[in-house]
Amino acid sequence: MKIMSFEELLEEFKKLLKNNGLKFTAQREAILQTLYDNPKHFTSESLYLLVKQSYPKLNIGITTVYRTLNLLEDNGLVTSISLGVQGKKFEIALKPHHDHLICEKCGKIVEFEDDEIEQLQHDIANMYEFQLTNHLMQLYGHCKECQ
Amino acid sequence: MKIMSFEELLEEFKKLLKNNGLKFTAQREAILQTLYDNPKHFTSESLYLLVKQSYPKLNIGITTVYRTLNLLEDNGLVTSISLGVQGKKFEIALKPHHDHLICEKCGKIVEFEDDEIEQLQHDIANMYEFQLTNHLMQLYGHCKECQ
DNA sequence: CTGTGTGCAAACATTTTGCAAGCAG
DNA sequence: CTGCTTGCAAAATGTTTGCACACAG
Repeated sequence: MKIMSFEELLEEFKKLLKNNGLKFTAQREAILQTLYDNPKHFTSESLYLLVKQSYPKLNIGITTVYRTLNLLEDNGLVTSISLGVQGKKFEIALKPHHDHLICEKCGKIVEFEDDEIEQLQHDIANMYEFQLTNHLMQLYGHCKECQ
Repeated sequence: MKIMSFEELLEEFKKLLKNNGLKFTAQREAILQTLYDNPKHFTSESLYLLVKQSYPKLNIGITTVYRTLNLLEDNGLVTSISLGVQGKKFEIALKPHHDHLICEKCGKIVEFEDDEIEQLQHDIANMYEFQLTNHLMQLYGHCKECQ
């Protein structure tokens, strides 16, 4: 259910770097590849640990993970969710739109889609004469295990 | 558009404290009063500064603000929303939930409520066995004037 | 009186920044 | 070569904890 291959994603990333006078490095590639191969929600640290484990020779630093995630997010290649005290989670922006259920205790994230809500959102936008470009919906609560 | 008077809220708070063997203090009252009088979103620090300014004799500490906000949130008297990488915002739970339409060009914000969407959100939460505490829905687009 | 609440300072956790050395272009 | 990038350590944020004294019940 990927929208593009890793090669296409990599091309887009390289183009983005070139347009901004930035450089293509092994660390940036490793982070992008890891995000692509693991379509789940990462904290900065969990991504750092996985990249470190997958590419031991790179000896990557967590600083680079933070910097690269911010770069990717600024350019729309990853999206993030704020979890308050527990930080932020990131995922690669390769999937069709979906919303999130977020457990405030353990930080677990469940994805869902609901066409009916999408339709109602459009109805509301029409009522207020807004032309929609995007939306964000996050439901916070306690998951079954944390109740 | 307040649902209850401060006196009623205070009674509820005192009952809650008594039920948990906790004590009613001037600091806790000042925080509750400040939240009640200012129905907006506070960060822990902005609330701390306002309470400090409103009740200079109390010489309140930010520690107490954190502790009181957590107490109030645990008992449903305030709700919170996770915003960016840094922090959380709190607001007193006195208004029915409302969502936002945000114009990406002029920054205008329109509040709306939609019972049908609220119902669907609860249905989704039930499906995944989540106990909802809060939610965030923001629709981004261009308002009539900016199209 | 008893035990909870408070402010302070220190501890923590997470993210950002300064810097010298490394490396892409 | 040039200057962006990196990893490290230190700094900056935001939040929690340990402690001794204050005070509500």
